[in-house]
Amino acid sequence: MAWELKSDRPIYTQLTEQIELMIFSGVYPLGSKLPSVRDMAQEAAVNPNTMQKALVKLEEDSLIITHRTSGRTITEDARIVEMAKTKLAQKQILAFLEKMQLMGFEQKEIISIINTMVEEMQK
Amino acid sequence: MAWELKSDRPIYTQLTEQIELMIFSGVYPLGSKLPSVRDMAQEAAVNPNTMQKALVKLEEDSLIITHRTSGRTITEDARIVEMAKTKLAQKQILAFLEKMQLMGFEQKEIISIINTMVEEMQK
DNA sequence: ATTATTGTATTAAGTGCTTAATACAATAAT
DNA sequence: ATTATTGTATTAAGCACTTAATACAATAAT
Repeated sequence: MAWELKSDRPIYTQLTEQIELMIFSGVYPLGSKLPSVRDMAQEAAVNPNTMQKALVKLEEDSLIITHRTSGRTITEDARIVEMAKTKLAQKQILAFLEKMQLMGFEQKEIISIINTMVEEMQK
Repeated sequence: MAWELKSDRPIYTQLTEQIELMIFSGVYPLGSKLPSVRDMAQEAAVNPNTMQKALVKLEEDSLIITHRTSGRTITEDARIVEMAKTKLAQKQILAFLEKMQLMGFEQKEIISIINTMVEEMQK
């Protein structure tokens, strides 16, 4: 895993987001076991407390389940993951479109730019 | 102006971004005068020091020009604004597409979702 | 000439984030 | 039975961000 941690906002927030993405994309499959807090912290070159803080949010969202002495696992419930994924996607798209509109781009313009960039990414 | 200031990242960063958007969209036209630091700070319900900090970044990017005792103005150079706008747009799009891909969406899927949402926004 | 306004700088205080160093209880592993 | 591993909690320190309260020099406005 390539952790991308910038200093322009809290690290634990970024960790939460990136772990969430790994759950959505199946890097951590349903029901699979997460590494220990200490191991994940070391992997991300971060203090255990910070990683702990990052994981709490995912528990609140029921994406992961904590077993006091045997670690954490990803939820077995596919619906929970799917719903969270859809919710995040819509949030992303909305935020993106709003920002582009604030910049002064027309809607048709936005779509055409995206089409162009997607084509470029496929190369 | 409706300032949207959240507590999940530095306020001065958010101010910089939002003022930049106002320049891009023409809320502050080329060559126009910005309100004083104190006035802008009050408008955004923020400390003058924080607004000051937000403006420094825009000066570094040559989007605004500071006149020591008569305030600040937007650059007269349309190219500077246009280039910054294009640069930000590409950055936004790239970040968006990357995140959607990390979530596991296919490229065709992304385009179709966007088309749907843009149509909805037009209503 | 006087006053008001401009950007800028400084200091002190409070807050949240991050790290480091520990420690504890529960339980899995041996 | 003993040891190792688990999540969790605490304390102290350093740091950046934010606010509040001032202050200053330059110059625009009167």
